[in-house]
Amino acid sequence: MTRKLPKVYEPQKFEKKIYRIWEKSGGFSPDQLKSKGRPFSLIMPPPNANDPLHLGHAVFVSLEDLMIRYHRLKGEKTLWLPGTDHAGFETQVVFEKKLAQEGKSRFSFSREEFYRLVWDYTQKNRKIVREQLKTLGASCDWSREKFTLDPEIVKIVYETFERLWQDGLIYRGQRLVNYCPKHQTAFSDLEVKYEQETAKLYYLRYDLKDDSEGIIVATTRPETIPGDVALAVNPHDQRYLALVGKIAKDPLLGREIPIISDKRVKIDFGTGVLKITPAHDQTDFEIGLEHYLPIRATLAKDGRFNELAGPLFGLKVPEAREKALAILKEKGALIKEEEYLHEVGHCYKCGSLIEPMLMDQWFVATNKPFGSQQKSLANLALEALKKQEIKIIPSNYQKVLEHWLNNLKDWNISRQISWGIRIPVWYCQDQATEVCRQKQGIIVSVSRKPTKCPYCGGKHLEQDPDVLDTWFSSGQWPYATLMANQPQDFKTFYPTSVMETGWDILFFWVARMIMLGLYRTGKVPFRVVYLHGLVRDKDRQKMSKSKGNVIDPLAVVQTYGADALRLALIIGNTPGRDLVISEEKIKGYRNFTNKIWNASRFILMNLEETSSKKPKLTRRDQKILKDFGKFKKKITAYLDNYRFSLAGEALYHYFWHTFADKIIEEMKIRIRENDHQEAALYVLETILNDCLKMLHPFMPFVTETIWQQLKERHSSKEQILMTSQWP
RNA sequence: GGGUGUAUAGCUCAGUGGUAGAGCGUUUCGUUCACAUCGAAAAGGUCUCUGGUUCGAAUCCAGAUACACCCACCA
Repeated sequence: MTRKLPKVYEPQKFEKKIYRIWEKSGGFSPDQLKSKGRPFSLIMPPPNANDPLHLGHAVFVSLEDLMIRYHRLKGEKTLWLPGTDHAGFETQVVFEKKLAQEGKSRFSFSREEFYRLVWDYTQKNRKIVREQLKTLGASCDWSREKFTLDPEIVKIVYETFERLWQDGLIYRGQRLVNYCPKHQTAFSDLEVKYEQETAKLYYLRYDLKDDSEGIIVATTRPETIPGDVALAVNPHDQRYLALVGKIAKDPLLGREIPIISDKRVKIDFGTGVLKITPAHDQTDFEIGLEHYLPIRATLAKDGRFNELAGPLFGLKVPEAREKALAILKEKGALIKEEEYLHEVGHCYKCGSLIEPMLMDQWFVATNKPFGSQQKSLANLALEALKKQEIKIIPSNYQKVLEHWLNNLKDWNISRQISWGIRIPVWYCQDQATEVCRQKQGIIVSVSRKPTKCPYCGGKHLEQDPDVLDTWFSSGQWPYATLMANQPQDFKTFYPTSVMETGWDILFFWVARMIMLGLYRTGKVPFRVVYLHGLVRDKDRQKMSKSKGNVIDPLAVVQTYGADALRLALIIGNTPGRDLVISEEKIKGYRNFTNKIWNASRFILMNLEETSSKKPKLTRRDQKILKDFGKFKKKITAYLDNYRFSLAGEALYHYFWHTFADKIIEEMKIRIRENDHQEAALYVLETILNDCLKMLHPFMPFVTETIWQQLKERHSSKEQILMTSQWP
C-alpha cells in the first residue's frame, strides 16, 4: 500500500474507470444483489430522446441516484429503471427545426419516411443520453432500459386504450379544441398558456330585420362575425326583453340570425348582448348546443378563413380582423372601441394564438363514473390521495393536485402530428348497415389492422391519422415498464417506492400516472412523490438557450467532476422550491472533493504500518467515536425523511470542519509524538470508512476511488463501496 | 376571479417554542508539517410590519404589505 497519491484529485482520471467497476460488478441490478431485503424501486422520469441532457436532468439524476445508492447500501433490493421518451410533439418540433435549417419540412417526405427519419434521430439521441447518464454516475439497471415506443410498451398502451374504450371512458367527439395554427395540431388544456393582453373591445351595430334602431354588440373578435349564428341576451335583462325572438342581421354578410336568451350572458358586460359563434368560442358552443343552433366554422386548419367568411376569405386572423373593421367602419356599424385587458391563450411552444377549433378528436372522460363502483378516474385519484396512499413531498402540493383533479375536464388525446403512437382506430368507409352507421364506423383494434368492418363487412377501412398525446403513454410508465420486463418485476416492484420529478409536470404527468395506474392495476403507481424545484441561474432566471444562461452539465463534469456537480444540486435544494446554481457553488464543492481526497490521502499514508487489530482507545477517542455515532444516526434520519439537502450539508460540515480541521489535526500531533499512535489511527480509519459510506450516495466517484485505494483493508464482502453496508 | 407559496447576513438559502446558522463573498493574519482547490481569526442581521397565544415567538395563530408562481371559457 505504498502507492503515492497525487496532491490534487483529478476526477477525469478516475470517473470512467470507477463506473466500469460498478457496471461489471452487477450491482446496478436487483437480480445480482444477494440481498433479501425489501424492494425499493424508482422509475426514472424518461428524458426526451430529442436533445442532450440539461441541468434539470442532472438534478433528478443526483436525487434519484442518491436515494438508490442509500437504499442499496442499506441492503434493500433496489431497482432504478431507466428509459427515454419519444416525446411526440416536442420531438417533432425539434426535428422540424433541424429540417428547416436544411431548407426542408416534414412535407418534403412521406409520412413513413418522416417517421423513419425521426426514429433514427431519437435512437442516436438515446445513445447520447445513456452515455450522459453514466457520466453523471447514474447507477440504474441498464438491462431493463425502456423506450416509450418499444413494441411491448406500445402493446400495453394500446390495451389500456381498448379497456378505456370498452368502459366508455374514451370517446370520439366533435368538440372545440385548442388548436395551434402554426403547428396545425390540437392540444389538451394543459398545453395552453394564458397571458394577459390589452385588446380592444369593439361595439358594433347589428341591424334588426324589422326595426332600423338595431342592437349594439360588444366583441373583441369582429373577424368571427361570419361565424355568428345568433345574438343572445340574459333572460332577466329588462332592456332587451322585447327583442328576444326577433331577427338581426350580421353586419358583414347581412345574414339573418335570431336573437335568443340564455342565462350565461352577463348583463353587465359590454352592452349585455353576446354574439354567438359556436365554432370559435367555448361558451358560444355550449349555448349553441342547447338552443339547437347551427355551427358555422369559418376558419380552416391552416389558420386562414374559408369561403364562408365572404370578404375575409383567405386571410389569417389578424389581417381578417383589420379587414372586418374596415368594412364595419365604412358601413357605419362600428360605434366605438375601448381598451380591454384580458387573458388570451397561446401555444406553449411557439406562442401562436390558440384558436378554439371544431374538430373530431379522441377524449378521455376523466369525470365519467364507470364499472361496478361507479367512480371516475378523477375520483380514484382523489380517493387515493385522501387515504394517504400516496404521500406528496412537499405536502402542500397535495392540495394543488386535489384542486386540479376536482376541476378536471375531459382530456384531448388526439394530436395531428405523425411522430408518436398512432391511434389504434379504423373507420369503415362503407357504413353499409344501420348498425355500422350507429357506431360511426369506428373500429378499435389494438393488435392488428382489421381486414373488414365487423359491423357491415365493408372492406374500405381507413386508420385514424392522428397519434396519441405523449402523456397518454408516459402516464402509464410505472406499470408499463415493469410489465414489459421480467414477469416478476411488476409483482416485486409495483407500486414503486418513490416518484421523483419536477413540480412543473405534476398535472401533465404525475396526475395522469395516478389515474391510469389506479385504473389499470387497481393500485397506486408509487407511494411517495418527491417534487424537486426547477434550476435557476444566480439571477433567479429560468435557464434557456435563448437567454444564453444555460449550464451544460457535461461541461461542468468535465471541469469539476460529477461529484461536485451532484453535491451542488443537492445541497440547498428543498423540495418544491426552485434552486439557484452558479459556477462558484460548484467550485466550492469541487474543493470539498479535494478535501476528502487529501484527508484520505493523509490517513492512507499513515496507515501503512498499522495492523487492523483494534487497539486500546483513550477516553478522548471514545468520546470522539461516541459523538460520531450520534452524527451517523442524524444522517440516517435525515435521509429516511427525504431531507437530502440537510444530510448533505451536515456531512459536508462534519467532514471538513470537525473531522479534517479538528480530529485529524489533533491526531496528527499524537501520531508525530507517538502518543497512543495506534489508537489515533484506528479512530481516523473508522471515521473515514464510515464517512466514505455516508458520502457515497452524494459523491459516488471520489468516495469509491478512495475506497479502492483502501481495498486491502476491507473485508471480502466490502470490496466495492457501492455494495458495502450502510454504517 | 380562484388557489399556492415566499419575506432571516452583501448574495444563495437552512433552521428550531429557549443565547440568530451555513456556503459563497468581504477584511486581517499565516505557507518546510494531507490539502492555497489550504489554515487561523474578524466584520456583518430590529429574522418584512402590526397584533395575539406563551414564563419565553424569528419559530405557532390572525391581519397587513410586498413579491413570486399556478389554475380559470366573461364575450
